[in-house]
Amino acid sequence: MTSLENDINQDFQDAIDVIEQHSNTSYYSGTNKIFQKLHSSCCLVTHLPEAPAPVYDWNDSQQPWPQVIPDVSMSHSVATEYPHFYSGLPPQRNSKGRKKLRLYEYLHEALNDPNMGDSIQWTDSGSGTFHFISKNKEKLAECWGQRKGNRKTMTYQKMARALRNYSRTGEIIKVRRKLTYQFNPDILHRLGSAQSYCGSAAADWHSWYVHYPLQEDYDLASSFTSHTTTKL
DNA sequence: GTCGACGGGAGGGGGT
DNA sequence: CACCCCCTCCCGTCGA
Repeated sequence: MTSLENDINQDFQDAIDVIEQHSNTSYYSGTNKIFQKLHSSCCLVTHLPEAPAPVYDWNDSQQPWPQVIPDVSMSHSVATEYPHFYSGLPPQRNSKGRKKLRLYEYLHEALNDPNMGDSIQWTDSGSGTFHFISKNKEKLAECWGQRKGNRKTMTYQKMARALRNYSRTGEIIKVRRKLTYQFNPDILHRLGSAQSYCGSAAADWHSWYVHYPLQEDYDLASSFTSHTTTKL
């Protein structure tokens, strides 16, 4: 155990202590679970949620902590230029046996982190529409790559490719506007039910599934285009 | 013509 | 160990 790891564990323990103090909901019970979450999500808590706590579905997709930051050691440029993306806390690694952080989860974290507003912003939080800031989109992508522990530098080009793959599953669809995407209301609801937009997101359920009743057999990307734009 | 954004498709790595 | 999922990566196309 290195001194760095000791520091990590101390940070985790401190966080757990605070969590327990604030905890009045069931899924905060059990420090082991919290510890696992903190480890497995490869994230560190920047600030602890105040009640009411987000209603994350831990059993399902094992979402990372709602308020988290990229945690791995960053390239000099990113860490220097975007210190608010990272706290002073040391990097973490995924422990085995945990699901990996998914891109849309990371993006949702970023969207709800005011410090990352210079990279990604809600276009319409009610409908789950968001857009990247052209100037800093590459930095966000680099953060994503670092978060995943990629050896090669992640670029917006590649991150956007992964985003476009979500069009097939319907988790995120491409809005026919540059740098703009939209969460599936279902995903949005699960990710951010404690956020202010949750009500309107839930309200969008109907319209979404009216548009996309059979995701498996439906070309979401093209259908969205046809429904939301007058001309391709 | 240039550059950024987008899409196809193959491959890799981790989880089950 | 095999299979599957989720990206990752490269490259070609499109549009401003």
